[in-house]
Amino acid sequence: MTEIGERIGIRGPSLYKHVESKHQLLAVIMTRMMDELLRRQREALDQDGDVRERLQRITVVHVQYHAEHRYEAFVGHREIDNLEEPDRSKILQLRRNYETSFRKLIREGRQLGAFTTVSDRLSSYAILDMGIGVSAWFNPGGSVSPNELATTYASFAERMLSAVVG
Amino acid sequence: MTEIGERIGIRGPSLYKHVESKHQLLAVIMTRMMDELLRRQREALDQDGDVRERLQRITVVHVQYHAEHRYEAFVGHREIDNLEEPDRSKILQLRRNYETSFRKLIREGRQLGAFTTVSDRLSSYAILDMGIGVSAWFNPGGSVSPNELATTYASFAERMLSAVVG
DNA sequence: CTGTCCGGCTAACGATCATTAGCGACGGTC
DNA sequence: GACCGTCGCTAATGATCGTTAGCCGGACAG
Repeated sequence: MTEIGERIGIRGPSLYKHVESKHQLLAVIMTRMMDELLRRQREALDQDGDVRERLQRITVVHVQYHAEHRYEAFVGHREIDNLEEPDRSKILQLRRNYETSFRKLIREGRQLGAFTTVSDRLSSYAILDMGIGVSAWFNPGGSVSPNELATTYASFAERMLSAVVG
Repeated sequence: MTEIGERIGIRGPSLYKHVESKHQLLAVIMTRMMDELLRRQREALDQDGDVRERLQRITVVHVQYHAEHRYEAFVGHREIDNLEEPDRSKILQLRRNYETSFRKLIREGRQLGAFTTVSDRLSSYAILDMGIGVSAWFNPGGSVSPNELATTYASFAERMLSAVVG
């Protein structure tokens, strides 16, 4: 709390004039993060394009977010167990929804013959986790921008799923 | 400490008859984990086979470990920042070595024309992170075994990297 | 037998840290 | 110009937790 206060130029206890508790603060941060991720994901899905394009877009959005908000995302994934109920269950539900969108899109692509995979679920987990991992190592001052990174990862995802054309 | 003690049927303070400190315990666990990962990785690389086969094998080993030792691996990745120097630097170095093996193999495959990627480093990160992610969700009682999971992920990795033939 | 580690125990200490109590300054409203 | 809500501060409280002190029983060597 003292450290959080320092970042905005006030003392630790003064934070309680704006926030109910540390737990609630964490819950707010994580809820906003999931809301934002879901919002961007919906936006990406609502645009036109075939399955491949839509997969690319939700992957780009996913990776971009984890690069641009790496710290939030990093603690977000790390501190889930420290949430109190019912916040924890709520956040886990939002994460399930987020994953489901990937899985459904992959299944759709598979049924259309655009994708090949032995498991929609595992493909979806693999893509999600490689994006989440970005938040652990990404360096904004480095040689690769969030956009470049995101499109590169989206191409990884597509290649992982693309049906081999006979 | 109390909880750790409970798992082996003794009280918290009694642990100090076997361990110097909680930090040292964490350092020991993480060092053993990295040593084991590196050992298995070397073993996988030392066997015969072309680049593709070797990539499959080190990916299998990587994912298998994260499924079978999911809890160790999970805290291992989560608690790195809680290590004290010089342990932290030592572990980070081991991780770098571990990653380098992936990257070198990918580069080799790319130079041989077996793999295509815009970035050896990002490919390697993506494969590593999807394996690390396993330790966060894998359920040993579930429908998929560590072996199945590992070979599936290895196929993901290979497809991610495989040069599109003509 | 006797001494001596070994490894368990309880009780207490000390640091950290989230949180509360209680005070004062300041801005806007009647 | 008195009132009051907002928001900062310092000081203290209380819980948690890693760790140390100090005690005791049992195995085993001489």
